[in-house]
Amino acid sequence: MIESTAVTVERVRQGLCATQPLHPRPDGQDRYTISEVVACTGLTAHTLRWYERIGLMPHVDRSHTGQRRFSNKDLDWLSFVGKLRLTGMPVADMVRYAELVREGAHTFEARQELLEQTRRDVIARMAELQDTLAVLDYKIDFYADARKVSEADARKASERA
Amino acid sequence: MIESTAVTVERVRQGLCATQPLHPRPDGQDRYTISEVVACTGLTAHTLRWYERIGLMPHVDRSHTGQRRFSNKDLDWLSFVGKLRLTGMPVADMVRYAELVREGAHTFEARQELLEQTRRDVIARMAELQDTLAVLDYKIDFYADARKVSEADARKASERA
DNA sequence: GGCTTGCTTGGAGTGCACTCCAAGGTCCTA
DNA sequence: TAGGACCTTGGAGTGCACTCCAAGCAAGCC
Repeated sequence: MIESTAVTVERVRQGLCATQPLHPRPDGQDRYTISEVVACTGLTAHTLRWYERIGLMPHVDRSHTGQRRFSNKDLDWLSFVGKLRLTGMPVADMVRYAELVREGAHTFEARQELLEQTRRDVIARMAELQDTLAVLDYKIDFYADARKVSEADARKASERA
Repeated sequence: MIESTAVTVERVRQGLCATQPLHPRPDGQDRYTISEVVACTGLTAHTLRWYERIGLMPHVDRSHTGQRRFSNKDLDWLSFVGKLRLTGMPVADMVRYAELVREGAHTFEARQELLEQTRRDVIARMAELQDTLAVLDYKIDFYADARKVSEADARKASERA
């Protein structure tokens, strides 16, 4: 939590993504270094390189000396991957989806199915959470009541004294 | 998903928990073996022993030969722990809660705070999931439309032929 | 009594998603 | 042209939540 707050502050400081339009550079001049993408996505450089290695990123363009230069398209993809991650989808399934994207338009049906399954999982997870909320509220109320009662007892005792 | 379905089937077959009242035995005769608890909770025996080792279970009663005998109270606790697990709470925090319970009634305030923080986390997580749902639906619609268009094209082409 | 199935323990192993390291090359500013 | 910040790689390490193993008792049935 502390770290993600730090990241948010960092984003605001850099004037990227959080307070500005996501892609401040026009297509063609959109060649972001890895540290710019770190500041903008909140992912670490390690994680960005790891995503590329396991096939979760399409191969990122390189400078003449071999350093990564991310494009607006790459940022869009990372943003979508971030959403998939929030659904709780395993990384292996995200890689599968990335493979389907690479294979072209004839995989539309498979991709749709994968997303629909994910959608069902999200709905189920939300129902689970709703369920836990009822239990949590029940217990919270119990503790709140119990404390009120014990405070009242203490007050009465001090009045009697 | 396949495994959890199998567990559900097992529960129904055993006539425990899923289709019957949670505690089929009256207090005093409630001395369940570990395998009965496995069938009823869906946890593995390994996990039950591990929970006890790390202090997430109060010490469970034993038979004269040292085998575990779980009580209705233990099942209630496991059921609540299951809810906490569904919230996504880390095991270390659940252990902290269990310690507070062991310390007695003067920890009511701390327990309430812990559950309220958990409640806030659950609400935040649900908002995240709701957010991903919008993206998922957008993409699913995109694929559905794209496929409809390509089917229509194919039909027109075959009519022309 | 023999057989199968179940339970015990400490400690080691697994899978996931990162996370870090060492050693070296690159970029930018003064 | 010197210094410091930034980038590269493969491979090893981390933290979490289990998950499994070996070796040995224990319980129930024929």
